[in-house]
This record gives sequence, C-alpha cells and structure tokens, in this order.
Amino acid sequence: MPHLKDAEGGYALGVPSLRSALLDWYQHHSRDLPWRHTRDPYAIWVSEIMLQQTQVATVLPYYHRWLDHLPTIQALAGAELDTVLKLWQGLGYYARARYLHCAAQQIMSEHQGQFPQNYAAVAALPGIGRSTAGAILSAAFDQAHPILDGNVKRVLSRLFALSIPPKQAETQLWVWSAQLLCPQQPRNFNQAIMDLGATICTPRQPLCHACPWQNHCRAHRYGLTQDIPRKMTSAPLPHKQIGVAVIWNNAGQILIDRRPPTGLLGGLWEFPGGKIEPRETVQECIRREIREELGIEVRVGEHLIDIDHAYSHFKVTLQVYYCHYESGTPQPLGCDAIRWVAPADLDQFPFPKANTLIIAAIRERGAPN
DNA sequence: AAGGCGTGGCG
DNA sequence: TCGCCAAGCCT
Repeated sequence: MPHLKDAEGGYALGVPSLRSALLDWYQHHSRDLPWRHTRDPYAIWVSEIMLQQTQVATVLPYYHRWLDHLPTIQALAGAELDTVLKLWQGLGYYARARYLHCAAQQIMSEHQGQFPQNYAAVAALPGIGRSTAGAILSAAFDQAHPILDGNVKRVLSRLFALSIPPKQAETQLWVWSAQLLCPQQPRNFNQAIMDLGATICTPRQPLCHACPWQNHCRAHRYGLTQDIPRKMTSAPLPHKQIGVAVIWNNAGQILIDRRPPTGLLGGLWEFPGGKIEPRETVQECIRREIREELGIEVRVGEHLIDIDHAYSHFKVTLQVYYCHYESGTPQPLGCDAIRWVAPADLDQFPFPKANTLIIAAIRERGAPN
C-alpha cells in the first residue's frame, strides 16, 4: 500500500517516505522519558494510564512515586484502594486509579499475575481502550497496533488537512494511523508520531520549519496549520454554589466523609456539604445537607474560606464554614463512609484538590474558640 | 452516542 | 480573570 488518500480522496501521500522521514527524525529528536528505559509492561501500563489527558511534565513525579510504592502488579493488586488513591491524589480523573487497581486484581486472577500480551486480553482490562492498548503493546512488545491520542489526532488532522473536528472523524483517523504505522518498527513509529505532536506539531505555533513531514503536510501547504484541527464549539460551564462544613467535636476532631465509589471524585474523602438551593442561605444549606448526608445536627459558626474551582464540566465556589457538632450519631446516608479525624491526620486520606486548600486553611486558622 | 470525568499551564 | 487544551475511557 504505497500511497494514502487524503480526506477528499484527491491527493496521494507516499507511505514509505513518510515512515522513513519520521523514523529518521526520531533518531535524533526523541524525548528522554523514563518509561522508554523499560520494557516492563506494568511500568509502561502505569505510564500510559497516567498520560491519558495529562501532560508528561505533570505525570513524571507521580510516575516515579507510584513505582517506588507499588513496583509490581502483585503489589498494586494487594494494596488498599485508599493507598492507591493517595498516590493518585492531584492527578485528576480518579477513575483511572480505580481501574488500575481493579485491572491488577484481574491480571492476578485471570492471567497468573502476568500482563497479557494479546490485544483482546489487554483491551478487555478496565481503563484500557483501543489507543492505550495499542500504546502498551507497541511500547512493551513492539507489536504493530496503531494509536490515536491527542497528538496523533492533531498531526494527522494537519497532514491530511482534515476539514472537520477530529471528534467527528475518529474512524478516518484510525485508518490513517493504522496505514501509516511502520510494521517493521511499530514501537519507534508510535513513539515518534507522539513526539512529533508534542514537540513540533503543537496545538499553537507549530514549528513547521523543523518538521520531517513539512513537505508532505496539506495544512502547511495551504497555510491552515492555525485552523486545523478544527475545534467544536462548547457551551459555557455552569457555576454552582456549594456550602461546605468543617465540623468540629469537643475532642478537637473533624468529620470527613468518603464519596461514593464511582462518579465525580469517586472514593475520595471530602468535607461534607452540598449545593445551595435557590432562596436558601449558606447556613441553611449546610444544616440541611449535614442532616441529609450524615443524620446529625450542627451549629454553623465562623466563615473559613471561599474556594473557586473548575472541574472538567462545571465550576464551583465552595463556601466553607466552621461548624460545631450538636447532636445525633453520624451515619453514612449520602456517602460511603465517615470518620472523625484529628487535624494532623488529615494528610493520611486522599482528598481532591479543592479540599486540600480547605485543609491548608484549617492549618492556618486552627481550632475554633 | 453524546456527556461525564480533574487538574495545571498557557496566552 | 478567563477559556482553552493536554498520551481517553466508560456508560
């Protein structure tokens, strides 16, 4: 298959020359990344999961710390979920950590503790989709499976001057990625095309003068690199007001709860609270939420801090108040678990980012009067 | 099959 | 301050 057609079917690109140009470029311009120094499928798997929707610089410290604490599939499978989430704290998209944990246990029971080497078995593991399966199998075992991450989508969209958003052309992009993939050097080719997207074919101000595919690239030829890939228009994010309670008891402890095991921030600990309803004061909201979620009565005291935070699909303002426990026995009505914790022990639990700011504010303010 | 799902860096 | 974007997957 010597040539590829672009989206309109009107042009042809020479596959052998594209492959060799990219592989030659990669020989001198590859990034030195820690997961490229190993063939251990576990380490490569961990890196690929961490790298989903997350940049290399963010992943690096998490990657090293993770492998220090959980160096093998067996270690991960035997760890507590709290330990796993604590190692993941701050990386976001926490389902990734839950899937890693679950998949490790699955590998222990179904694959004798050995990471599977065939595509169907790998893609069947939770958290591993088509692209991550291809990335792991090509990186660890040099198997010829295509990948399609954000880098590859952007590179191919420009190479072929794709006129619609990549989201609407997934099938076409997969075909291009598979047809371009070099069957003799799948590991190097997949790593190379990702490096090309990360260092040359960047989202803004691509460095076309240094690109091995400059003379093949339709977007560059037509002066469209700034306009491709085309982006979907998105609605503005809703903004919610949340009342949050830092509830103290007479022993100087604070009440925290663990969120339900799935969904937003699933399995993480937090300070209890909830959405402020229309025509409701923050204080009323907090008393109501604490009654509904924990079954206890509290007195709302001094204001601690307001925290603005943006999630992937909405924004929040957390209005945080010190509260005092008054009556009732705390029960996990709207959550997974609850605990009274000394302020010094809060660090032991996995909290989402916005809640770590609350912990810092508690440390500054100290206990209420 | 769209929408849910975090966080940090950038212009 | 704000919106956009980054090595996607699951339901």
